[in-house]
Amino acid sequence: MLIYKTITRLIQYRLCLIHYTELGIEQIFSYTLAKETGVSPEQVRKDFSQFGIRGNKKAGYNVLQLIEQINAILSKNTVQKIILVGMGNIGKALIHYKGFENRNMQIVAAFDIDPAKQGRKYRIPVYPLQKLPQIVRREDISNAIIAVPESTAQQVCDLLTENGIRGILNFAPVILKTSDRIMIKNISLCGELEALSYFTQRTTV
Amino acid sequence: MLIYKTITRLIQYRLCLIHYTELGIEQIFSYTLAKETGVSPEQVRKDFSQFGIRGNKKAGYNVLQLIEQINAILSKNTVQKIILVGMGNIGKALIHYKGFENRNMQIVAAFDIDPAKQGRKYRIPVYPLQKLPQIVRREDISNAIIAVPESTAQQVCDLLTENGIRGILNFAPVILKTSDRIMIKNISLCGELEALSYFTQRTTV
DNA sequence: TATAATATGTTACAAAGATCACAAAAATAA
DNA sequence: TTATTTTTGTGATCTTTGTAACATATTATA
Ligand SMILES: NC(=O)c1ccc[n+]([C@@H]2O[C@H](COP(=O)([O-])OP(=O)(O)OC[C@H]3O[C@@H](n4cnc5c(N)ncnc54)[C@H](O)[C@@H]3O)[C@@H](O)[C@H]2O)c1
Ligand SMILES: NC(=O)c1ccc[n+]([C@@H]2O[C@H](COP(=O)([O-])OP(=O)(O)OC[C@H]3O[C@@H](n4cnc5c(N)ncnc54)[C@H](O)[C@@H]3O)[C@@H](O)[C@H]2O)c1
Repeated sequence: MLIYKTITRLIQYRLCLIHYTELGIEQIFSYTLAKETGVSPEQVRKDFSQFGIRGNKKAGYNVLQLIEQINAILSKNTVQKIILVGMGNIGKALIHYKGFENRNMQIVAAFDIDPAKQGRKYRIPVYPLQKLPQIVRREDISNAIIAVPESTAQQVCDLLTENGIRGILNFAPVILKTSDRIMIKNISLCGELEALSYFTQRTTV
Repeated sequence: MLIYKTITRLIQYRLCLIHYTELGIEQIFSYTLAKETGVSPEQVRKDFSQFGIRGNKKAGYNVLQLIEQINAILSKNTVQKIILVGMGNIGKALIHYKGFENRNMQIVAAFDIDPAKQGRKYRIPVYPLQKLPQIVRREDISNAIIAVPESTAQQVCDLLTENGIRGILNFAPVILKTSDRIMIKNISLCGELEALSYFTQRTTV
C-alpha cells in the first residue's frame, strides 16, 4: 500500500494536535510535531506537502486549521462505524474502551455464536451471526474487527467479505485468505512480544 | 531496526510449522510456507538463508528440524518471562489469554496502582508498583507490557527502564520518550482502525 | 532599506526491503 | 547413463521509504 505509512503518521499528528488544542497551543512548527511523534521534521513537512497542506515560513502551522485539513483527508467529519465479531477477552476489552469516541469511531454492534454472550448486557448490543448481513447493510458498515479463536477466524472473514466488509482488523494469529481488494491488518500481540524478546535477548550478549 | 521484519517473519513461519507437526506433515517447500504466511517463496528462502538454514534441493525443508533451527535463532528453548503493568480492560484480556504458553512466553506478574485490582484474584498475581523493582530483579525480566492510561504511561515507562526493562509493548496512544537502547513497540488499535477506514472509504469513491 | 535569522518545501541521495531471474543441485524418468 | 523436472540459493534489480541539503520565503531588526 503506497501511502499507508503516511496515513498512519497523519493519524498520529492529528492526535498530537488535538492535545495541543487542549493545552491552548495555537501555532506549531514541523520540529515540534516531529519530536512529539518520533519522526523527523522533514518527514512531517513532506507528509503535509504530499496532501497539499502548506505552512507559513517562519510561522509554522496553525493547529486548528491543520486539524481541519487532516480531518478532510481522513474523512473525519462523520463518525466511522465498526462492527466486532467475537465477545471474548479481547472483544470485551474493546467494547469497554472509551477512547474510540475522541477519534470519531464507534463500535455499533458486536456478534458472537455463544448465546450466553448475546443480548444487551454490554454497552453495545451483541447479536447472533445470522443478524450480521442485515446490520452491515442497514448501518452501511465497511470495517470489522475479528476477535474470535484462530479456528473460526477464516470462516468469519469469509462471512464478512461476502457481506461487503472491506477492511478487517484481525486479532487471530492466522493469515486470512481473501480477495486483494479487502484490506486486512493483523494485530499479532504474541508475535510482537516474541520479536521484542529476540532483540532484548541479543543486547545482553 | 535492520532485521526486525525478518524476525517477525521467522516467528510467523514457526507458528505455521507447529501447525504442520500437529497435522503430521514432515517435509515442506518454501512455497508451501510462503502461501500460508502470505509472503513470496523467495522471501522465505532468503530469510532462512540469512540465518544459515539450508534446505534440500527438490526435497525442501524438514519441519521438525526447521522448528529446532528457528527456536535456536529466537532463543525459544527457555520460557520468556514478561510483566504487565495496568490491569484494566486490556490487561485483563491479556492475563486470561491461553495462547502465550504455546509460544514459550509467560506473563509472570502484573502491577496496578488500584488496590482493588491487587492480590491473587486472577490467574497471575497483581502487585502494587512498589514491588516492581524487586520482582524484575528476582525474576530477571527484560520485557514488559504497558496497559495503563495515556496519562501515566510515560511515568510507568520511566519506572520500567530505570529497573532494567529493555523491551516494552505499549498500548497507550502516546510516543514514549526514552533511551534508544530501549526497544518500544506501540500497539495502536485506534490508529490501525483509522487507517483501515481511510482506505476502505477511498475505494468507494 | 538592507541584513540576519528562522522555517518551510522540494530536489537529490541513500538505505532497506522485496522481487526477479537464473544457475546449481538433487531426484526421477527414459 | 543422460535428459528432464523440480526446488533451492543468491546476485541483480526495482520499489519504497526515509534522510540530507539547500534554495526560498517571511519576519524581525538595525
Ligand atoms: N486475549 C488476548 O490477550 C489475545 C492475545 C493475542 C491474540 N489473541 C487472539 O485474539 C482472538 C480472540 O482472543 P480472546 O482471548 O478474546 O478469545 P476468547 O476465546 O476469549 O473469545 C472468543 C469469542 O469468540 C466467540 N466465537 C467463537 N467462534 C465464533 C464465530 N464463528 N463467530 C462469532 N463468535 C465466535 C466465542 O464465543 C468467544 O466469545 C483469538 O484468536 C486469540 O488467539 C488474543
Ligand atoms: N481497551 C481498549 O480496547 C483499548 C484500545 C486502544 C487503546 N487502549 C489503550 O490501552 C491502555 C489501557 O486501556 P484499558 O482500556 O485497559 O484502560 P483501563 O482504564 O481499563 O485500565 C487502566 C489500568 O491501569 C491502572 N493504572 C493507572 N495508572 C497506573 C500506574 N501509574 N501504574 C499502574 N497501573 C496504573 C488502573 O488502575 C487501571 O486498572 C490505555 O492507554 C488505552 O488508551 C485500550
